[in-house]
Amino acid sequence: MSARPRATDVAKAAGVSVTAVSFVLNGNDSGNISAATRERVLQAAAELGYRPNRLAQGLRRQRSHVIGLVTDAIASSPFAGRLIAGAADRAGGDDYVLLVHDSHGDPGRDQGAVDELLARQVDGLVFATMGLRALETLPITPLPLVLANCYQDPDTHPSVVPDDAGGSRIAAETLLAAGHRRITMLGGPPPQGCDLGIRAGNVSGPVRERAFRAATRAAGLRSPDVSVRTVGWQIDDGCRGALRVLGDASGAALPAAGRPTGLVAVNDRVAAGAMLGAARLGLRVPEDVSIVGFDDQEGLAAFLVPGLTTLALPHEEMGRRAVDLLFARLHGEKVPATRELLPCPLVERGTVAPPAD
Amino acid sequence: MSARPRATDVAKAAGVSVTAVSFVLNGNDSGNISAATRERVLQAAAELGYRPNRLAQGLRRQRSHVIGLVTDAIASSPFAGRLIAGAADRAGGDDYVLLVHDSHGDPGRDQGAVDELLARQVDGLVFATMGLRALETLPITPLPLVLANCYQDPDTHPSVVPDDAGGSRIAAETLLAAGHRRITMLGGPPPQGCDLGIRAGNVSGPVRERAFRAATRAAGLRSPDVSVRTVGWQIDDGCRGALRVLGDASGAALPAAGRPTGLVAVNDRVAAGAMLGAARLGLRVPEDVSIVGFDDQEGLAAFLVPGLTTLALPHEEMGRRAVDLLFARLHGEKVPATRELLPCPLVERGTVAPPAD
DNA sequence: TTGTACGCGTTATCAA
DNA sequence: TTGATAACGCGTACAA
Repeated sequence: MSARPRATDVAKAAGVSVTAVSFVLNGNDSGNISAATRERVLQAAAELGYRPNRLAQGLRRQRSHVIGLVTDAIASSPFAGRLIAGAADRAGGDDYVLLVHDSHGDPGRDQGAVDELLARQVDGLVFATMGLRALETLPITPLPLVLANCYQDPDTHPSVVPDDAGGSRIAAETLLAAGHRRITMLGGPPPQGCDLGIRAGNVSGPVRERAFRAATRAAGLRSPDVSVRTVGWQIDDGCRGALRVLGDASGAALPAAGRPTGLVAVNDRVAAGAMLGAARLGLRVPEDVSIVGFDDQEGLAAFLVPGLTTLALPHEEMGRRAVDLLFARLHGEKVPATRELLPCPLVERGTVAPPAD
Repeated sequence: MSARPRATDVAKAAGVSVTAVSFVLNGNDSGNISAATRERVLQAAAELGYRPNRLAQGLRRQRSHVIGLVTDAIASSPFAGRLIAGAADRAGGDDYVLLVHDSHGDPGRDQGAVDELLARQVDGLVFATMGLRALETLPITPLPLVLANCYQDPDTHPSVVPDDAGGSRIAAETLLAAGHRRITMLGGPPPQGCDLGIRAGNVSGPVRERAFRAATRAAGLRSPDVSVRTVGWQIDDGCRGALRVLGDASGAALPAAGRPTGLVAVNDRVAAGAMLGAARLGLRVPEDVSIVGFDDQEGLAAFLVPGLTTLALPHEEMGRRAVDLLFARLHGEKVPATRELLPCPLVERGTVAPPAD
């Protein structure tokens, strides 16, 4: 009992050579091994509970079956888990496993992390950020590398990022399809600040805004029925924005015909704030005003009342797809260094309804 | 250029034997190696950028310098990242690295995950859940195992869990210290349901409630000045609870002397709901009513307006401490199979102020 | 003080 | 069809 059985032990138990064991267990027994030996090996392995030592296997095969995931801020994002989970899940499907390294947002530590992973003989690397980012620099490595939720401009590696524009278009179209004709977007301000959450929004903000304008214009809507109000990224920004857009200076709601019936928020926090602002004006959601958020932020969107209809950021899918691309490269396929856009699925909850009139 | 240099290459470059290289690099050169050779080795290693192959090292030393982290639900918790980050950070400090495995909440997959990690020769295991849980069963393994955010009753392994009772006491004392004398707790209902988030609350709910009662009683407060209202775990539960506790049947606020001046919520979502309810009654936070939450939920507590004063769940610290305990065991120390309570620090934001009168 | 040789557990080559 | 045996890269007992 006790110590892990080695291939030798299996061979001994089955009364065959280690070569036979290796052949059988690795499926290289095409015409080489007799059915009887095959059976004996399988049985012995099962009885002993034999599992090959992955370290030795990796050493010999020059392939560790480990992929390294280095990220800038596992800790400080409500989204962190999803990307990692997606990557881990996809990796596990191919008998790969994930080695995670957190650089705490310090680019200097990225290189160290990568070096450590190299020493561990990882077969490939995923570099992920927790907010969508355009990267200035990247750690250097001879290994296949895929970027998740970030990219370089111009592109130097394959990368997967959310289709912000597509999501924003869907947000607008959702409202349009429900019959809304007066729609305002509560947008984020232009780039500034250095907090991770803010930076994340900064990249997405202008993209989401442009797509919103395009979608409403394509539907034949024009100013002033459609407009964009720049507010901010936080809950109170959304609240103030809603107050300004839906109410007058005295804090009363505008007459129904004079205010938008639908609101597109640049993220879920702003949407939550807008719901608060609407309530303060005595307006009901979604009866008096419909609201669509963006991000499907965990612990927020689903817990609002009513639940917030929003566009989900495909974090899990990004992790999954990044590993996908990595495997493709590992299998020798040529993967172009391009940005792959992943759709942001609409999560329908309770904040969209047809306009009153 | 190209291929990773091996110890042999360093030896060749320095004009010495591999033994010398190994001795120098592992610090075993006490009196064995001449200062001159020592220098040559170090220089050659630096020039080649030599890093030992961890796979081979692990194979030889029978110690992989990897610790396995298996978790029930990386994906579906806003807290997931923090625990992993803490563990990864602590591990990295000792040149260890983290192998993460997600069982997706399926206990059947736990054993598979552990087996896979065993095959990878991990030196120890951390089993973490994303909501506080009492575990029925645990995967079996001969390796040192530490539990994070969960435990078995009676204890079978060392574990680290949040000090819910202590946190709840601090919540009450914070309000007491600010001068509040009429305090109501908005609590969660008794155990039921099977959603992870709910189950998490279930274990903590009664504990937090008991500690709240004890702390207020110790301060000399009695019913009806102090009471506990069972509402639920979600935002709208908190909203309804606040409406009932602070207002009358007609939806108007109770007179100042007839309502509590301080509210303790069983979690941040309920606290957020309570803030909403208070606003609906025309009550200002914290001027008219102070509120303390629990969890410091990412993406919620910090983004409310005003920011929610709350007790943080020590997720990062749990990850860190779990690895700490694991290292102690790895170093041969005897670690008792007991539950270690980690303090929930108070995060002071803007929802607590002295009562009006 | 330095170098040689062996073992960690696996896979793969090659001769039997 | 099978069975020795060499390698993967490193650490160390032991001989020089």
